[in-house]
Amino acid sequence: MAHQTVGHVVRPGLPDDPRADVAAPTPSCPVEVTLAALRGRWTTLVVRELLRGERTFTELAQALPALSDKVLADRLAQLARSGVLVRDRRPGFPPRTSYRLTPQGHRLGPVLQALWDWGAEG
Amino acid sequence: MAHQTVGHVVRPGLPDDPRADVAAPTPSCPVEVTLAALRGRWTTLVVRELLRGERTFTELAQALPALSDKVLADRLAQLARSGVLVRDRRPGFPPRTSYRLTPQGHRLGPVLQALWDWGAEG
DNA sequence: CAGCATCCATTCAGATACTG
DNA sequence: CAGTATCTGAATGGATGCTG
Repeated sequence: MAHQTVGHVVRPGLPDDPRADVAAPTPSCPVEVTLAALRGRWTTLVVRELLRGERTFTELAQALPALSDKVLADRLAQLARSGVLVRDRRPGFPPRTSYRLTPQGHRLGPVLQALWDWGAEG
Repeated sequence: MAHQTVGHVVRPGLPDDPRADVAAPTPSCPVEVTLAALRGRWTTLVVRELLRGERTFTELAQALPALSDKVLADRLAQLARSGVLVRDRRPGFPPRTSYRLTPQGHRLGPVLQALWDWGAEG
């Protein structure tokens, strides 16, 4: 009977954290934080490209030819806001902006792997 | 130099599978499969409730009071289609339907844990 | 009890055109 | 090159009312 916090019922497979009990999809829930970072079409594919290394806007557009400029810009801004990647604007002309994952962004690797594993087996 | 398949470049953190190279968000990508199963507001919270055990429609509605009947029914249908849970309609009156996770549904535990972990640390 | 049908507001993706 | 602005259509979420 050790390992069981007094006054708690067992919650199989879930962290012993008050945020595991939220009754609504609040932004403070860690699961929501991650899903918000990955939300939207194309997002995981952009992250996948950057897991392979630094990329410019054009390189990302070439790797994902069916992705429009607008949505790519949207996704990059979203991922930057989430702390997943950083912009690196190079001065001069023509302008070059490259994108690379932050340490936090690299830690999405295991998350994508978990998503992959479930979908690959089922 | 062992461990490296001939003719492949290294893809850090990504499976050595052709589906890891898709150029668009196709339904055949395992990551998309999982994200499709978890898509939509409230979905992960419904799964969380069922990770704790079998629940009826009403019990789920009580655990998530801000979730409308329509969306709850939508989510349950979506999760059933994805093979995450099974409906158990009890005959007689009043009707009772309970929901429980399939083995596959239980395997979402580690996926939610990975999402949690990233969002909790960052 | 466990839902489905209908309607409405909001969000989202994509297309097109334009710019520092 | 690397975006922004604007518009349109599709998908989504939520409210309300009805039914086997």
